[in-house]
Amino acid sequence: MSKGNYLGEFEIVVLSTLLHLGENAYGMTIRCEIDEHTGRSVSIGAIYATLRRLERKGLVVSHLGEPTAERGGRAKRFFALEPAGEDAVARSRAMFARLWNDLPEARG
Amino acid sequence: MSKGNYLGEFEIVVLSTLLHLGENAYGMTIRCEIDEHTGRSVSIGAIYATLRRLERKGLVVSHLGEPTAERGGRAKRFFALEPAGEDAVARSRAMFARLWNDLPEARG
DNA sequence: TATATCTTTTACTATGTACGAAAAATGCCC
DNA sequence: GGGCATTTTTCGTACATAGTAAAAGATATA
Repeated sequence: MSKGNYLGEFEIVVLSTLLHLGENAYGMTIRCEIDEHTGRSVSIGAIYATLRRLERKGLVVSHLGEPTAERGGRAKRFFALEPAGEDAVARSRAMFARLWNDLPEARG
Repeated sequence: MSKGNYLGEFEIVVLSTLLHLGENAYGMTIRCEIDEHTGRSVSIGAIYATLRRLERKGLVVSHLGEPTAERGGRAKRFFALEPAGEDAVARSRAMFARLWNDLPEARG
């Protein structure tokens, strides 16, 4: 873990999205949820690159699902938060809360 | 402004800190305020690099102060938010609010 | 077999984060 | 006035994150 391990901005977004999705969180649904929730449409490669990084850090785990013989398509890789991942989001969230709580409302 | 111009995590921290400091915001006080406010101690070089980037983006302006003949030391460079900078913070803040508002409290 | 569909993986580039040391500018003291 | 301590900024470099476009894997159906 070395010294200053803070999450990047998009890492926070992805982790928070995993919190929302719970069960079937995989590349496509994550991407979709981010788009709907934040209006941010990002390429699928960016999602996977970030997920892989988060997994290397131990904040997320993934497993390949059964090759669902539905309509064609490759087996999905599902992602879930590790406890360390939940902690990391909570820390970032708390930090921004400290930074923002005593400022006037954002008009977003 | 191109397409997806989102602030990096530390950029948000720095801009928010400028909001707190108002008047005499320069390298050292910014660094100090970040440390006190978030418990994050970062090198002075990181602060300046980020400030310079934010200035290139037009989110911040700076001017050299009078070489305050107080105790020795170089003229300070003061930083202040541009309207675009305030907007950028507000947008980031609103985005995280949307992501976090319907999640259970963080225990930070 | 070919083709369409849904998904992941790869390769590459651009941008952001971070540190340590060097440089500038000033005041103080011998 | 020559050095030294002090306060601040700038520079050079290394590494981490963010992002895209295109290729590849795996299955179903014509």
